[in-house]
Order: sequence, then C-alpha cells, then structure tokens
Amino acid sequence: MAPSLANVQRRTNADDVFDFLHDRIVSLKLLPGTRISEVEIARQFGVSRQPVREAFIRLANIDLLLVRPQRATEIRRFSSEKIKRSRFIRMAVECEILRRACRNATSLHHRRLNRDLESQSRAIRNRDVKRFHALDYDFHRHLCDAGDSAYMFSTIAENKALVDRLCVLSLAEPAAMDELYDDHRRIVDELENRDEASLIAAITEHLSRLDSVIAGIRKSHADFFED
Amino acid sequence: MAPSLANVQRRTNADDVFDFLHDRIVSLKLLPGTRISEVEIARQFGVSRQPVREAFIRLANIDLLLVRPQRATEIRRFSSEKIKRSRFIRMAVECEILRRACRNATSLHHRRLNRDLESQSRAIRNRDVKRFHALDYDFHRHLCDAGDSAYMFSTIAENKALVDRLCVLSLAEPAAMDELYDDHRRIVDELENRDEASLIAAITEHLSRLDSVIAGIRKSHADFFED
DNA sequence: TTGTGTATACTTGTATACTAGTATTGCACA
DNA sequence: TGTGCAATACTAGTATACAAGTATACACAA
Repeated sequence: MAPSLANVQRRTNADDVFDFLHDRIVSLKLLPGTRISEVEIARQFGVSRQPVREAFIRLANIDLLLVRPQRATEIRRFSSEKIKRSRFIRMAVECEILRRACRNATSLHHRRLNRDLESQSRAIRNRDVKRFHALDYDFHRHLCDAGDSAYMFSTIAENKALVDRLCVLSLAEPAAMDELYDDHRRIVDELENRDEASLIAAITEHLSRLDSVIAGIRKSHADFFED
Repeated sequence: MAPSLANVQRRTNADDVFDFLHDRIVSLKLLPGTRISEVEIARQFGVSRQPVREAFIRLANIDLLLVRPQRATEIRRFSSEKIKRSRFIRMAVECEILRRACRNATSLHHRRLNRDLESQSRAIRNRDVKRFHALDYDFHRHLCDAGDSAYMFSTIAENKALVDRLCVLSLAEPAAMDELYDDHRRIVDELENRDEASLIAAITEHLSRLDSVIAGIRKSHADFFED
C-alpha cells in the first residue's frame, strides 16, 4: 500500500551522507580512530559542507563520531563502559521478556519459534552465515512477540547491533552457528516446559557467550577502544 | 581540582541554544505541539541560524523536536510507545540491579541506604518536595552501587527523567512522598533480609505506581500525545 | 642532531544569502 | 455568505565566505 504523501519524509543530502557514513562506520570499513573532515566528505559527495555538517552532528549524537572544534573529526573508539551498559540492558530486558513469555506464550508462538529453529538448521546445513544472522534477529523478535513485548524488539536490536559491530573485528561468528542453534533449541524447550528458572539460565548462558569474545577483542584490538 | 585544559570542551553558541531549549522543553515551559522556528530563536539569542540549526538537529535526535522541511518545527508530543518502552527498560534493569544487590550488598551499602531513608524522612517532615525528588535519585543511585552496577545509573536516570517530565503535567507528585518513602523502606528491608522474591515484588509495585498516573495524564492531556 | 619557534595549512563554528516547499491570508466570484 | 484560487509570508535545506583554533612542517640555533 502506497504511503500517504503527507507521511513521506523527503530525503535530504544530509540523509544520504548520514546513511553512507553510518554504514561504513558500523561495518568497520571506517575504523575507530580514522579521521575525516567536512570538506573531504563534501567534495566526495559533490555537496556543500552544510549537509555534511548535519550528518556529522547526527552521527556524533549516537556516539559514532567525535567532533571537536578546529580538529579533524574522528570515528569514535569503542567504549568499554558503553558496551558493558548495553550488555546489561540486553540481558535484563531479554530476561524480563522471557519471564513474560513463560507466562503468556501460546501454541501459535511455540509453533513459530519451532519453525524458526528449522530455518536456522537449514541455514547451518547450507553454511549460510548471513542468512543465519538474519534468522537470529527474527528469532529474538519472535521471542519478544511471545512475551507480548513486540515494542521492545527495537531495544534488543539496537543493543545487539552495537555488539555485532564489535564482532566484525574478530571476523568470525562470536560462537559457532551450532552453539547458537543449541542455545536457541534449549530456550524454546524450556519455554515450552514453562520452566522459568531453566529458561532464565538458558538465556543468561546464551547471552554470556559473547563476554569472553568481547574480552578477547578488547585485548587484540586495544587501540580501537577508549580507555 | 582544575580540569586539564586538553579535556575542557569549548562551549559553542549551539550548546547554549541546546541547553536553553532542552530545559524549557523538559520542564514543559514549551508545551508539546508548540511551534518554534530557527529564525525566531536565532533572533532571540542574537546569533545566526546555523548554531540554532545544530541545536535543533540535536534536540530532534533525542525526540524532543519534530523538524520537517519548510514547516515550522514542533515540540514533539509524548509517544505512548516510547514511554511504554522506557518503563519496560526501567523495570527490567532495576529488577536485575536489585537481584545483584540481593547477592552482593554489604553492610556499608545497607548503612548508606538507611541514611538515605533518614534524609527522605526529614524532607517529608519539611514538606520539601524538591529535596525529596533529589533524594529519590540518590536512593536509586545507591541501589545501583549496592548491585555493583554504578555504570547503569545513567540508564535509570535517563528513563526516570522521561517520566518525570510527563508527571509535571499533573502538577502533583505521582504518589505522595509518604507512599514513596514506604516503598523505599520496604525495598531496603527486603534487601537486608536478602529475600529476592519479596524484593522483586517490592520494586515492581513501587515502579508500577506510575502506571495509573501516566494513564490518567494520557486521558486528561490527550492532545500532548502522539497517537 | 635535537629542540624550539614560527609560519602555514588544516579543521570546525558561524554569518549571510539564496532556493524551494508549505501554510496562511486575502480577494474575487458565484 | 461561502468557496476557490492566487499571492504572499513563512519555513527549512543548502551554498559560500569568513573567523578562529589546532596541528604540522620547516628553519634556525645550540
């Protein structure tokens, strides 16, 4: 269905620059510490400094750029404290969602989650990392649905994306797809059993897998971190 | 101790405009739906449109302004979904903090929390709402400390502030100071008893008090809300 | 060869002007 | 008196130029 014209937001040059830089920063094509300038990007896009300046401001507001007067702007380094906080939020929110799912999930939710596992299994057999990654997001979205908290998926996704960006550094899935699948399988099983204590233990263990990965990245890429 | 000059961030005109507008929006001196323009604010501050434009962009990024091309900028209305999400995060995070506090809190933490309660009691006797409000923040910060999660206080404060802004509309403490004090008393008691189930029930009830207040505000000030 | 000082090139912050889209107001006609 | 259209005034987006602070490079002296 075509959106109402009144609701269509017009794209601006600033939007284009923002999306371009955001993608490059998040995919680590622009590494933390790299310096860029308004003039350089303006030239690259064939626009004036103003829309570039707006994009820089927006990226600075989400902690992706460090803009200081009269100095070259820098791609921000990772903040250990911000990662820690993000991990805490992810854990706390997802645990609460699963507590609710434990009480409220219906057979429809269970069926859908089981279908998710089948899709994941196929992606593993096909060694399709990208597909598995997308299915991972779907799975957690469906867990939000099962916990009657669909509106919380944006929080989960946002915090997950922050760590996903970090994991690009190790150029490997933070845990083998098999491990993740096993965790997901266990979560679905405990949910079906309506065993809250085991469910919480399962999701906690699942999310904790990344702790050692992040610690390892912090050691091997110390210069990408603020201190 | 004077901060290192290298670390002092220079204040810009944009910073001044941002702080001014932020304060007025958050304290509801500028009501949701009100229209402002870059030119108008620039004139008021005796600056050009550019620093005002930067402040507008920053405020838009934290959902306080709605900026659309060629239309007057609006103070954003409250988003029910955003409030819901914020409440969820607040609940999930604070419950997790208290679970940790239940395990880790020391007698030093307990002493400090009891001192907090004494200060709150004094503020109540003095009918000092403002003081009590500040002590409320202190109390929750000390709970974070007790849960070995000091770094999470910023998340608590941020989500709390969002709802505090809403409560300005009812021009009354969302729950009488007495009620809040009783809740805080109960939380400290259950923490000292290391009774996790009762502690979680206490904090959940404490945080849920605002649900009916928010629902009431939504009815009496429907035009301040997005639909 | 090293250290210091100065000049230049770099950067962002801000001012001003122009463009294009949207809203409001006023006038004319039925 | 009501409606429709056109004109005007309003708005944000963008371009360009200037100012001021910072970094780098080069030259000179010890």
